[in-house]
Amino acid sequence: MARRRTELLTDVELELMIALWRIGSGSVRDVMSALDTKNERAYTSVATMMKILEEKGYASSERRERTLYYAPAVEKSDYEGRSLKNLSNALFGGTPTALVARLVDDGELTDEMIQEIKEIIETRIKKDDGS
Amino acid sequence: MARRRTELLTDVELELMIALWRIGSGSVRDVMSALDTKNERAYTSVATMMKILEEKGYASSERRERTLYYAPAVEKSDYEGRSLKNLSNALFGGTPTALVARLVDDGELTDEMIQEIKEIIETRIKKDDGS
DNA sequence: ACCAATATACTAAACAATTGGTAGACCTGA
DNA sequence: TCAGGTCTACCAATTGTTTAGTATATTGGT
Repeated sequence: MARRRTELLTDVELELMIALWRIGSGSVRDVMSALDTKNERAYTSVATMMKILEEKGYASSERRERTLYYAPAVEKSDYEGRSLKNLSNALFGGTPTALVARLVDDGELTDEMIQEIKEIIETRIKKDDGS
Repeated sequence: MARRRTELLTDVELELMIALWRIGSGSVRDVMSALDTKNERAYTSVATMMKILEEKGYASSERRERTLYYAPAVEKSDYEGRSLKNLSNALFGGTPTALVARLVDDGELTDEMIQEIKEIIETRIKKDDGS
């Protein structure tokens, strides 16, 4: 048979959604213009993908004078969370702690990044204390 | 046209690799037995996928008395790093800090997990001081 | 009225992913 | 030797993904 549709976005779908999140909302042509110069695509390709994204529930459309205007139906932060959870489940046994450990062990992070992360954590802990 | 094969693993490929990482190495039947009860597959399906994984460079095989024994050609930790970098680039503008921020903001983490992450960070900072 | 520009709908083509069957080789026990 | 089991290699069917062309409608300008 074949694979089932994943609830997560494919690479190209994600590119289009990122463009849509960036501009907030817009026509097919607007989304097309908002793409990276790296990933230019034909107008009709973008139109097809936007329709699919709507079918998948990631975008909504509204017609105004002949033109369809698309808007995200899912918040970017929401999708970020879904992606992280998916990765955490698939690869880190569902423990986000292991995920962070891998990130920190990977040698890709500068000292500034580590400091920044530390502050993020501490801020979060303080917020908990306060409430 | 179509998309090119992704360098990252698909869902099913990942399941098989996780089984293979778990057992270290083994025959097709061994990998098959190591799968979650959730994801049982026909022997021939596993055999096909193992061959593909070898083509992709994720596994190597060695023949001993008629049977192919597969072993990972990529460390799990290495793949974890690749996945994280991919996600960070695709969705978080290449800044892992934003990734951690989303994780922490997501309300999915218990206080214990937050504490644990804090310790991971602090350990890493101490190690830097020492060297 | 006609032409050019633009927008959407429909559709095809090419390739990836997934599943598992079939055939043939080979070994082992009766 | 023959039946049964196991193993690999090859292959087919199905569905998802990606790209983009073609058809058609509509609008605005001249």
